[in-house]
Amino acid sequence: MDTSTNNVRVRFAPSPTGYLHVGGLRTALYNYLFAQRHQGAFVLRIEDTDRSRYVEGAVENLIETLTWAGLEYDEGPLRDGPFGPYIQSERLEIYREHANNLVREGKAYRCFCSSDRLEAMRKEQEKQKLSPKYDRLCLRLPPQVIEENIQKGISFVVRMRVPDNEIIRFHDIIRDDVEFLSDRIDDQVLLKSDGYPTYHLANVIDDHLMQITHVIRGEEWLSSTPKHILLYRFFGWNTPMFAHLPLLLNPDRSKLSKRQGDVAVEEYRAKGYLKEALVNFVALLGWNPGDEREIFSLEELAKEFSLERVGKAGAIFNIDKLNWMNFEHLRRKSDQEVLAMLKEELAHSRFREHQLSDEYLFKVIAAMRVRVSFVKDYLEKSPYFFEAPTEFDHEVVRKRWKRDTPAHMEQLVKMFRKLNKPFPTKEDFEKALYETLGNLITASPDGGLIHPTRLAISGVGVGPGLFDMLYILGRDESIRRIITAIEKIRIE
RNA sequence: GGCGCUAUCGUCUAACGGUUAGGACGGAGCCCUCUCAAGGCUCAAAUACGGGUUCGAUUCCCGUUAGCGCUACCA
Repeated sequence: MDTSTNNVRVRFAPSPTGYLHVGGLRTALYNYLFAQRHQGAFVLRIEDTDRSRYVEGAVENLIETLTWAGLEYDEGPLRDGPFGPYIQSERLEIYREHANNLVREGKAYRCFCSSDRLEAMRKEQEKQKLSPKYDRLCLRLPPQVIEENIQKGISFVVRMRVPDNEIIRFHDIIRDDVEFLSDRIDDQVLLKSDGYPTYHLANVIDDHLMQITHVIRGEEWLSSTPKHILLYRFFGWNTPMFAHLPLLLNPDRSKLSKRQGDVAVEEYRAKGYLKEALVNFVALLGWNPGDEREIFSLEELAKEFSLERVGKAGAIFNIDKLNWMNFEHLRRKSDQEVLAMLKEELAHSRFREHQLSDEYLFKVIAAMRVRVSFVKDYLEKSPYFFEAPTEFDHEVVRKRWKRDTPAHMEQLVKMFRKLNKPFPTKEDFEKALYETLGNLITASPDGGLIHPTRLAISGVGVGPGLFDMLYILGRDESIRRIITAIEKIRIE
């Protein structure tokens, strides 16, 4: 076993099924982090050996999403390295040749069995409560028959010949020593009848040829690892180190899947999750730094990450915590960064026609920062910064808009009109309001004016401090809105 | 069914034989306060079960249970 940790080379080897699964994102991330940490290479390899699952544009999308997440690969499609091509469908000759070598050496054999026979055999085995396993009918075929079959053009697969009665052991970085009895291992198909390799053959050959030192992949591969170990031995190659990651789970603890929420990274991206948050969140699903820090940038993760601190148990994808993380990462963004995102969001919203200066938007950002988890929350939670309210929350009207409120609002407007700047300070508004309040005999001391004013200018009862809102909207707009409110709000 | 993996608050997790079992999200409450947030403080909440080993087990071993994975010419 190769235990060298120098020249670390790892790979992320997804099959292009159309989108990047969040579990895949985590696998890719751990590989990336491990490579970064050891100044090694991170290879992207496309495992497209199942022609029936071909999806148009999937590879491009995968690369795009990986890049979005910040996981740049050192070698792979569109970034050739010394071990390409990195797309398995372009390496068919390599697999065929290796499979033939195995056949020649008696470590694999051709199997002409029809899928009908295989199916019947499995059914029978199931009936007898045996574990389904190829019965090796074709292993005993005389050479002449094999020749004849080939001549006749009968299609065949190549199966590996698993040795009898042997214990296959291997070390896993995360799970320590694991062992399997070879008798339980099926004579796995290595080369399909269409000439394509199966995953097992292709991944072993490629990992060797691409000089992969550490195979970091999902736990679903643990059971087939003994087959891979055997193949390395058949070829006379050293095995890489293995690390099988715990699975990501649905809330019901089954393997994370569609139907129970979003699994595509693209979906989260579309919903407005920050890549920083998503990456940080999945990093912590199975790994922790050993202390109580939780918020990490990709760079910080790369500095801290180690496979030794990866746990063994599956983890449920908890959306609440992801949302919180998005909030934490969003508030760490600079005003400039938020501004850019907010403008982008506005450009695709119903407010797109409005001309809003950067200066104005900076004020909105300052006021809303601690109240938003997503950039789109700026529009959803405070639309009144982008458009005057057209409706007034009934519940708030009922609670805050009393019989004498319109009269009070008139007084307030009068006072605001005396403000000599179009954009008075927060303090100016505050003074004006309290002066108005002082002139009113019936006003209650707290919020007698504040709440109805908030309702008048925003349409709702929640939001930043009233004087911040007035300051942002400015004198004239505030006055306009209050007058409109006086006209439109009817006591129910 | 067989084989394998796993098992600490609802969730993510810390503890690498000795802790009042810690933190975070979520929940509850209090403080702050013009509302909503944010922030501060507090509370509720876990070692699946049964055996060992040991002076002492969350921790090591065995079993049970449960969950998950694999069991394809899919990856």
